[in-house]
Amino acid sequence: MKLLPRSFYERNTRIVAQELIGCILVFQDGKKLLSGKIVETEAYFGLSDPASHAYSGVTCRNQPMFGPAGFSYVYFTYGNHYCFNVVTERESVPGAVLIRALEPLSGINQMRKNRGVSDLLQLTSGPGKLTKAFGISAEHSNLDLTCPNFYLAEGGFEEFMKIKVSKRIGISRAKDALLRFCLSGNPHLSRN
DNA sequence: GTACTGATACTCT
DNA sequence: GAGTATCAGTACT
Repeated sequence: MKLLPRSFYERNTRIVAQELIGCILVFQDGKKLLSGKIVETEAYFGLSDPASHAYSGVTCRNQPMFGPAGFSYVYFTYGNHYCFNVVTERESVPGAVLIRALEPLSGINQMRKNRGVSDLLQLTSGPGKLTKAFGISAEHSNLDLTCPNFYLAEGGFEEFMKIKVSKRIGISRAKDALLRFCLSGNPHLSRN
């Protein structure tokens, strides 16, 4: 598996969000190796995107979005859930891709344990679900995703033709922007 | 199958 | 104090 270099992330957020579909998220926590194929993402820009956390400037929370590309940005929402993002664009230009859903590949038993459910389709089919399945929380924010124990790897090109674009989910501003990408027909999506 | 609701705590105004 | 890039459970069709 080929680790994605920082240059992959230092591009337009929309392109990165689209090309992350089919890539593999790998997370090693001690001896446990967890991985999953990315089947759903959303792009968030900075000052030009009212739905983005970075829209009203840099704050304590969104600071990683303004940092260098290829870092993680994890935030807490709705009192219960974490969401995992990948920072894009060059340093000082805010941008991030929200990972909304995965297809579990390895460490499935560990994910079941973390989630407390056994149904494979329920493990990582949503942004809050996949962080819980992987054990990702605030302490995993602002980490370098080009290091060997927490990274993204290149996926297969055969997925390229099946990528579907739609509106973003769960936001109240700029709802109509077509910035959600997913693998059409994949059963692990958060919605169809 | 869809629709509604409460949980729950963090961030910014 | 208000709003939130969510989820699970319950009620209903």
